[in-house]
Amino acid sequence: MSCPHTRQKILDCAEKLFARHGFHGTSLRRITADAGVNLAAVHYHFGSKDGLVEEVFKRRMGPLNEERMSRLEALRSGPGFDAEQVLRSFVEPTLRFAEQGEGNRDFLALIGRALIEPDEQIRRMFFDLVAPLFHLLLDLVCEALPHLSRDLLFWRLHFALGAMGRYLFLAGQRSSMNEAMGTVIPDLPAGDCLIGFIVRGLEGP
Amino acid sequence: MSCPHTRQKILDCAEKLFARHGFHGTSLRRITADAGVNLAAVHYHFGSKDGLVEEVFKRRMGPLNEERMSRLEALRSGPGFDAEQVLRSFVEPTLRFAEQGEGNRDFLALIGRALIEPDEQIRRMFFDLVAPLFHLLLDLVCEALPHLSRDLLFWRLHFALGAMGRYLFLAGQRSSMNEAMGTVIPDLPAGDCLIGFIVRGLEGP
DNA sequence: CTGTAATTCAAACGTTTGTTTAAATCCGAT
DNA sequence: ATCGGATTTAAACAAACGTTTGAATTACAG
Repeated sequence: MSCPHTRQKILDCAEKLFARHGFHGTSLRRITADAGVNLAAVHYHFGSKDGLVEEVFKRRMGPLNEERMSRLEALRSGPGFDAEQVLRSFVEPTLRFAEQGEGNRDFLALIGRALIEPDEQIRRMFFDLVAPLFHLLLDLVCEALPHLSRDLLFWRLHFALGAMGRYLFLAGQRSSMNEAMGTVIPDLPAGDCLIGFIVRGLEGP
Repeated sequence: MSCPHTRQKILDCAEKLFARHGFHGTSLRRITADAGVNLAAVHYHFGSKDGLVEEVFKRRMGPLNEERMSRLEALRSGPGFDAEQVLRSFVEPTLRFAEQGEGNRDFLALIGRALIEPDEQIRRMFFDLVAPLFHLLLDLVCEALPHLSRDLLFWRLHFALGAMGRYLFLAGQRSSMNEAMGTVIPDLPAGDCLIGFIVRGLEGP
């Protein structure tokens, strides 16, 4: 552990390539070549490709989830809250995270990917990582909108996740997409645009 | 072309497996084994794996897009319309499509996948297939909500796509997910729930 | 029945994949 | 300086992949 240089370079390159080309679409040889390290270094430091994937997730998901969790907990301990405050506590740290560096942005595009990951093991690992957060989120939304059933809010919350996932994905792919496709993705809207969309959808009869 | 039996069985199995495990995650050997046909039949009938993917899409996307298109065109030719009518013309055929058989449901989960497909060739092929529809959709939404800028509506429309994609994906994976994960996905909400979410989000200041 | 094209089949092709091995190298403590 | 654990390296591994081949089989028109 004296020289974290190799470890970190592998994680950085893997994160970027996973975000751009998916997990199955990225080979260890490509990762280690980009990182300028030996192929076997992956297995030495992470045990396997799945271990690398897991570490890529945990590295940034840890701090991000902690912040979202603490904001949600603070809300619950507070005097009262509405649905918008709940959603802001979840979405805002995510979007602010995206603005703090290219690495983070790649990582968020990665989350958008993980939401519908085909590989069962990877999806399971991701779900275990976010399940507590999602349950807390659903609980608070139910508390903020007590006149709506939990099943209904379950679905609306997933619609919200889908909308945010689309935002994260397009934001991550924007530069590479604009030059490849004819379609031009306009500038990113402020986070308020996304939050407004979600809140309006979540409330309502 | 006298015996479409093989062709169709390959398409059916490929559709189901692509929906469940993604494109890279599904091998031709698995497809042909499930279909009970020879491995080489894929290349005989479709030329390549990419050719098969393309045909799986076109088979159902053709009729579905035609219906959505004609409903949108009819709306444009009519006396007047609001945003909800525009979105209904797009979403309703999609959801009704999902209720007409397991094959269709698999296909819709597949669309949810294609929206963030890593492979550039496949994503390009899919985008070319839906680009005209998306542009028409955006035009009509702009016309229905003239007080909102096109860029803003571009993003809100993508949020809507993300929400619908999440619905399609979860609907397709529901049975296999409930038994695998601890999380239980409740019964599907009526399409009105999704449409309501989207419309509320799309309108607004 | 015969001959021709369409279709299926088993087998192998060359690549690429994740993974493993064992030797070589580096680095800090004695 | 030297030892020992940590790290890196080149090379090879078996397995799986998409693809190709050429012969075998089927289906159908003359």
